[in-house]
Amino acid sequence: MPELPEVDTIVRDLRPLVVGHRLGRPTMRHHDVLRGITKPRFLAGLDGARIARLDRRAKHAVFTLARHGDAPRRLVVQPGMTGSLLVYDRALTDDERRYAVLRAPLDDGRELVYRDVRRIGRLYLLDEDGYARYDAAIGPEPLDPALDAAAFGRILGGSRQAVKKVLMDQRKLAGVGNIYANEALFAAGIDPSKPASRLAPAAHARLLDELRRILRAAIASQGTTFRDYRTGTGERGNFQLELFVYGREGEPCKVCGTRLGATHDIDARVTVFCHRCQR
DNA sequence: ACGAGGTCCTGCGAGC
DNA sequence: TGCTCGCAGGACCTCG
Repeated sequence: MPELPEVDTIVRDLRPLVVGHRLGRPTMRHHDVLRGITKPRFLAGLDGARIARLDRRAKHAVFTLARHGDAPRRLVVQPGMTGSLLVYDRALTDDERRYAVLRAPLDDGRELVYRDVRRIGRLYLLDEDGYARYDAAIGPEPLDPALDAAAFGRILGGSRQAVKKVLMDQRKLAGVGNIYANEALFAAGIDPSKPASRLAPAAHARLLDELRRILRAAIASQGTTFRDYRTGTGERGNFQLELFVYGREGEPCKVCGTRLGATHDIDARVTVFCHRCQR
């Protein structure tokens, strides 16, 4: 389930493979992943465009597309839960074709594919105004040094919602999903259900430090693979081996041995936590 | 303005 | 064995 570290890995892997290349005539098997644009307009917008840049914003991959005579456009890929971006230098197998939502040939015979089994993912093609609005609607990047403890504290202090829900709110903070919210709160020793505004400033600082440490470690491990997530080169991530709480409900806490608890009470997502370590 | 809850999708695993 | 059912989840939408 791609969050910030997973999308960062995908973008880093793919960048040297696609930037500078031109897209040929793309095809789509499922256009229910599109929002705000019809399939013909979407496909026409990609056809013949050169990939000028590939970046990450929050949990999304952003292709900057340039075409002679056109203003630049952005292809925003939100992988959702089961989406992945891959480059093939061979024919696709039947299984690969079945789940390939978007296929775009590259100018050297390779193929850029957006694969998504459950199609919770979304694709957007935005002009510069649309991209500016999209970008403005998303909160600051947690790894941006400009986000200091005071600014992070203001984000948390402004909400009475459970601190875990605030961490995962993309309008307030970019890129953190269920896995890393669970892990950061455990590492910082904070009860996930505690209202964000009731945390002390020291807890804000600790949470930001732990969140950053975990996101960096997950990036270094190429992300967390439970089932579907693959890097830009089709490999599994390795951070699932380093998780302390996510996916470990009922197992002993790696720090104190207490049986880990779980709840669905926060944002209808699984929250796994240690009663003893997180207060 | 903010928060709660429903919706989209399909594969998989639990349970009968 | 074969079926049904519920769950997983990010972002968006509606309603209060």
